[in-house]
Amino acid sequence: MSQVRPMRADARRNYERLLKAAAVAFAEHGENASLDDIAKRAGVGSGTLYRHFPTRQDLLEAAYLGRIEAIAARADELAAELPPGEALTEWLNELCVGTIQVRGLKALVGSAVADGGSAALTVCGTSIKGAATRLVEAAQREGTLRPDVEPIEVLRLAHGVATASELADGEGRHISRYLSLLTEGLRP
Amino acid sequence: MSQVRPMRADARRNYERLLKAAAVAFAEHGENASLDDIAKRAGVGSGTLYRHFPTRQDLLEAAYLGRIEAIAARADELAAELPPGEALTEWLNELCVGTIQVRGLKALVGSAVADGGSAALTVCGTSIKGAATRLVEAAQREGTLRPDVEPIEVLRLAHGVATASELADGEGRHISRYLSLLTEGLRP
DNA sequence: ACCTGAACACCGTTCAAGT
DNA sequence: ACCTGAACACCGTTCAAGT
Repeated sequence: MSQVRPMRADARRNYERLLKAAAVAFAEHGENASLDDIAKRAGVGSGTLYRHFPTRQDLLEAAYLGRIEAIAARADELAAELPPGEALTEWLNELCVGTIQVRGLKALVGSAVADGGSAALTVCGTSIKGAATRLVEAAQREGTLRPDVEPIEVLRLAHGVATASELADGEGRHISRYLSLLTEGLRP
Repeated sequence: MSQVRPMRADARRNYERLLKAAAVAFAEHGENASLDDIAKRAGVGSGTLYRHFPTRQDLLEAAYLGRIEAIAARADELAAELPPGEALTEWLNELCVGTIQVRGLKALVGSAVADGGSAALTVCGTSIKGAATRLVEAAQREGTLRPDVEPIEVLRLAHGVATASELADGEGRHISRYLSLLTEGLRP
């Protein structure tokens, strides 16, 4: 773990302006919002954006980190309230709804649960995978979920369900129906 | 139905060159291949590309129409060889495999099965939906598929499965496993 | 150490001029 | 009727100059 020494005051201010501008832009125009536009909105040179966030993915992740962590935290709330199987189902439902309703978030979650090196090491990835693992393993111990399915697979399948639901209406009205089909298939 | 009168010879030639160049480019670079590059490869002015194919979607559809129709035809072959339930499963499997392995095709199939006006009227859309409808209805008559699910929903869910499988490895090695989970959930 | 913004490359799209 | 390619707008990315 490398020590992060504090940013210079102007750097810190620019960083935060960029995050705010990015959140607005991604929400408005989706994951492909113009980076140049984001820099302009933040009142910052485009080079500054690249200095803080070398790739679009970095910026997307930083802008939505709060939401991702809220989703992860929600897993533990649900685990405390409901029996394991129901907690998992409800969490997946909320995950899919959030993923579809917040523009740009679906792309981020998608890359967070995708296979392939670096993505596995992102903050978003580990946060969301940790949450899924706790719920999945509890449901398996309870015996309401196939023992041969891995947490990451459940996340990917849920992402598939979100995709299907998005195709159906662009919003999320079919999520719970489609998810219940998946849940049937995941029974032991 | 409006009569299509034959194209002028040079127009026809350019049209076909564009299709070939597009197929190569989409296969190489995916659905977002540069249109300018496609025109150049076809040895044609960029305006000509736009004349024949006003939108990227039009070009993508035209370039892959042959493949889509082959997939649709495959449905009837399978229906003749296998019991309805198995024919549907096998067809969905082949659909997902093709959809992932041929770059650019997934985007086309996705938009073909998406909700929302115009897409429903494309040649690709009607072709693939027709095939799915025949298989789904046969399986429902046979009693191996839930009666309350619509063909278009099955297509969307299969597309979700393809998405999940693509997240898993970028190729298609998980398709049959994931599809079998879906099939479980679709039992009556 | 950090910021700025001009500069470059690339792409999509349109349209006047040409056959 | 159809084609060409220059022209324009827009975007991503880099980097020399500035503080």
